[in-house]
Amino acid sequence: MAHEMTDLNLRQFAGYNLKRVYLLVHADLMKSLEPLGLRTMTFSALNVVAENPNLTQSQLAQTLKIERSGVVVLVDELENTDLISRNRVEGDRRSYALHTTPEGAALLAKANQVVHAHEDKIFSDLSQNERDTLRGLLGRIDTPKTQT
Amino acid sequence: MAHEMTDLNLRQFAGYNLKRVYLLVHADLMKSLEPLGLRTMTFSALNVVAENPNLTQSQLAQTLKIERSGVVVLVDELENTDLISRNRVEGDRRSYALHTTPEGAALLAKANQVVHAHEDKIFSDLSQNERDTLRGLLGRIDTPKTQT
DNA sequence: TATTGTTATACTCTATAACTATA
DNA sequence: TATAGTTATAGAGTATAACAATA
Repeated sequence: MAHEMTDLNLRQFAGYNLKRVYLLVHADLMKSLEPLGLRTMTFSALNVVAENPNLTQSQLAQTLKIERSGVVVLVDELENTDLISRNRVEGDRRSYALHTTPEGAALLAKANQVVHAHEDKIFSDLSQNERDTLRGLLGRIDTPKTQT
Repeated sequence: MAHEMTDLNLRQFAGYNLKRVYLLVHADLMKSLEPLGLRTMTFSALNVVAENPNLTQSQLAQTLKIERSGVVVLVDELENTDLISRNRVEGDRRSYALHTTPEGAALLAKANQVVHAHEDKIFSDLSQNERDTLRGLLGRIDTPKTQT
């Protein structure tokens, strides 16, 4: 076997490290959620619906920063597994009010625990303090600018 | 317009912030590299080839953590634009020794500047110190375990 | 038998655009 | 005219598996 090759020049870029870690985290998160029948995006969607009862699909799209067409698939999946439901809105028959079912809320509680355990594992090389720092720094970069 | 919806529960997870920031960074990086005729992965590949002259495609795959079949496409693209070249290796006619052309080295120098400017912009809400902290924390999570 | 590079294929994720029904 | 949801489609990006040449 030849020498180990290096990526030192790329390592100076935060973005390169960011991508490597993201892929690592995403792969492990996927495996962690799989036993619950969730994917990373259905987990996120379920989370946002639980936090914002009766939001519409368009609002969910905006919050998750994805297109409305993508939300349809997520909501379909969550509705087919009885985790959330689409409810008609009085006054506007175009949109749905989404909310979690009792099963959805119960599964979400479990999923949140699973994801916490996943992060404990994947970030185990960092102290709790460092993890908070990381989360804080990342949160400041992706600041949702308030729309007018 | 209705109230702003929240993703506060997801925000407690480092992974969620990580993904949001990664998508943000990646989209801007792509736009930044486009005028140079590079994609994020060809930029990375060019970088690693320049840093490790005469490495093989398999070694490049290992360094970038992608499959060998994916490297073929990247190297094809870089070779077709005369940025790197595949050279036969004496002693093993299965593999190629990759190295940058003068044009490749020149373009890489320009690209590195572009990417620095891109990061200055995208991470402008962080101080230089905080950016270093971020990069350091990320680097510690994705630690390439030394293979036996 | 194992490895390098290659090809063909498929899969996931997501965006775009066109459509419908409502407003 | 504009908006919510939907559908169909296409494009990245990447992985898997099978193959030829070479070791």
